[in-house]
Amino acid sequence: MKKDTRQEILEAARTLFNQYGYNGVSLRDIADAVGISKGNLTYHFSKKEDIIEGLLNAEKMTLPPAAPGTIAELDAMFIDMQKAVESHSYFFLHHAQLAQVSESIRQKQSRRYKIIWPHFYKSFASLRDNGFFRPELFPGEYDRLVDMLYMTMIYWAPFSRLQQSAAGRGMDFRRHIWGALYHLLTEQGRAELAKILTL
Amino acid sequence: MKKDTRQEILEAARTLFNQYGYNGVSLRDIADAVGISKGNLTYHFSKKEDIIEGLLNAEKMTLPPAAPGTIAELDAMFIDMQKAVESHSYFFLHHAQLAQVSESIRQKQSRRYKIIWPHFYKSFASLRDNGFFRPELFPGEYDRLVDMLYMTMIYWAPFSRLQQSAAGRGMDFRRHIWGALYHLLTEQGRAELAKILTL
DNA sequence: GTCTATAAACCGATAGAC
DNA sequence: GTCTATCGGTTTATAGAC
Repeated sequence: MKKDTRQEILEAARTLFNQYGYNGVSLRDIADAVGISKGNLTYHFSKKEDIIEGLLNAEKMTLPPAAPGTIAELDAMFIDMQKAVESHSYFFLHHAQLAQVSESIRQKQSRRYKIIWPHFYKSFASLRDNGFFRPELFPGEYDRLVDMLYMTMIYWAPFSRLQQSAAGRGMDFRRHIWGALYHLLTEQGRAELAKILTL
Repeated sequence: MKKDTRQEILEAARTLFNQYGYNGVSLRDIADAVGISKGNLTYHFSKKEDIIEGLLNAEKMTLPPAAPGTIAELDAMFIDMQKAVESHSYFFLHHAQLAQVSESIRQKQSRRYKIIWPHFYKSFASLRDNGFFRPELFPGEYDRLVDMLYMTMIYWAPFSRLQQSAAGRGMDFRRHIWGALYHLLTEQGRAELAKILTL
């Protein structure tokens, strides 16, 4: 088994960034976590910025091949997204902080939005065509709701912390988002949702 | 005219934090912006953390005395909120980052949530009683929608930047939020909204 | 590839003169 | 109140031996 130091560095960095944010982690922290010297670290990544770039490049965006067309499929996508957000919270939790690190990172964030947004939108249209979602009440309603969904996805982690410390109990991402989208569901859609989730 | 150095420091710090975030601004940056020495700065604020605390304490939370009971009143509250987000973007743009600075700040954020949340909730109930909002589709629907509203409020700033750079155009906070709440409106509510805003 | 050593800069915070 | 000077620590990044 070959030790891939570069990979170990990326993994350790991801864990640390998840917890403390980009600015809160030093190169020494990362080197210590991997168990290598600081000099060795900069042999693999000459600049700190390169580490987070490498992290973002290594991460493959896992999107279902086709936009979800049933309630269960969309729900499965929510579950996947929640997992992705948890394991890559460095990216989501410190979204604004990260955007300032470099122009390249800011562009990656925008690109992600550009890719995921239409996927959600197509899913909404598909669910409507399949009779699970009601039509738009006005032109552009789906646009707002997809934005709302994306926003909930990326900021759920810090928000739920706020919620938890204030109200004493946290709300589950999945239940929250289905609750906020419930008005979109037709009778048929509600029946499907009831099979997999009780609000 | 008496120079209030303490006040000048707070203003300069607010401007810098707005732009670069708490971690991205050093005491030297602030001192230079005010035109005083670093030593003088720490005479007024012995720790960096004290500066942001002073900033948060100076800001008075402007809430209407009674929860909005009409569409126009709620809309006015949205406009106020949008202004607050713009002028205190240091707080909103780096909301998640700020929570990690100190326990005291995290508590302030939670307290704000605890105060504003019921205000929104009462407003929703009042608008329902007045015939502008439809009743809940299931118990707890208003809870989710108020959370969605609060989330939009605090994370609108970073999200709209993402949107802007990705889609080339920014969406107005007020139009976004009314679009996402449109399904709540009764016929009467829609007529009221049409008087002040076209979606 | 990995290490030690260190440069060069910056950080927050303090001491003390005026 | 405001300043200069500086401490002690940390940061990113580089140089060079092995």
